[in-house]
Amino acid sequence: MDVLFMGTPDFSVLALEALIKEHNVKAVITQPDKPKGRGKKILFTPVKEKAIEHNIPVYQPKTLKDDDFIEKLKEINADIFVVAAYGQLLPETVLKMPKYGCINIHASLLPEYRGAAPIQRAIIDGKTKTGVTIMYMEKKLDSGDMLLKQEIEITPNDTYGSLHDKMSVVGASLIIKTLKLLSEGNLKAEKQDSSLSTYAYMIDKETGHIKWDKTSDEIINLIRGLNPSPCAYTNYCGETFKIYAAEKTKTDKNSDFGEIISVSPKKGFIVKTADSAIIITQMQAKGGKKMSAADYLRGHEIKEGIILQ
RNA sequence: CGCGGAGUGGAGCAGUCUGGUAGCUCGUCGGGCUCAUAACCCGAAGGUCGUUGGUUCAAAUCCAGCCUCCGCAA
Repeated sequence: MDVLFMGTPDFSVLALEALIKEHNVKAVITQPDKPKGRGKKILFTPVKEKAIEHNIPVYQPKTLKDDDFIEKLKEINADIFVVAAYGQLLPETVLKMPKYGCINIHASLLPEYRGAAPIQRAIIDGKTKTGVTIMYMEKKLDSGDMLLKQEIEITPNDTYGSLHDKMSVVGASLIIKTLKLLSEGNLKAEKQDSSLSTYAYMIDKETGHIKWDKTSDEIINLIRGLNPSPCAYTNYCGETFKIYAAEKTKTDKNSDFGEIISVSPKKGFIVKTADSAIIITQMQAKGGKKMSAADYLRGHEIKEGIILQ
């Protein structure tokens, strides 16, 4: 099929690669380049990098509601638009344009976790199962009819990073399967039961701020769901500690929530939570690199009795 | 030109302001103690102090450039 691909971050790249291999990707749409990171350098989006590598034309409109650009889209004349984490809503004129419609790769089992951060939210909520859904796009966000689904198990060791990578692989294989079935006419769409829908709210800075009056499980899930980025964090004597990993442990002490109840130089430091305690095992302090808490403790002092905030 | 921090034995840090034979905690290796140990005691190895140049009798330390890494902000 003649495909137009729309996507932006790393999550989209494997799908794009698979499509390039199996189909004719006529053009790629991605978000405009913006000054990013330290030093405000202009960086290409991961999808743009991949497209350039394969000599595929790249378009980066500020908005899709521009008449000139819509003309451009018509000229490309693709059979289908495949969208994976593009980052903009598509106007109705665009949704109606291609013969086979606009289909989206979404990182959840819809109708659960519609929205911007389905991978992170599934882990933060302590789910043990999630998946990838391929569906038609409609005007309302992530509410279109579903074509294919594949479940993915969330293991206790999964983090946002590891799950993201698994999803990305599944998404790529699923989109290829979808296109094959669609072109053969062997796929029927299934409506979403909107009464069961949930929304995966965007992750902002405050989401990562650890609230120590939560349970050990809730806190560890938050840490997993935000690792490696943007990371859960807490405050030690005015300094921010990013927390990358922690394990459940037990305590008899009746300390305040967030109090450092003991420091074990070999493993890390133990912090009181609502129901018990957790031991911080991987962290990053201001200006430093990510390291094990044991490494950190070799060169820094952590005082027992301090309350993390 | 967005703001800022950092590069010192295998790991994490101190020392830099006030130049003068490189230190701490841990790890590693050897030995000892012990029923035993991740515990304790004794000893050892291991560093051109990111890089280039400058100042100086003398530079980890002062000055200039470069490389790399990281935090914030976007």
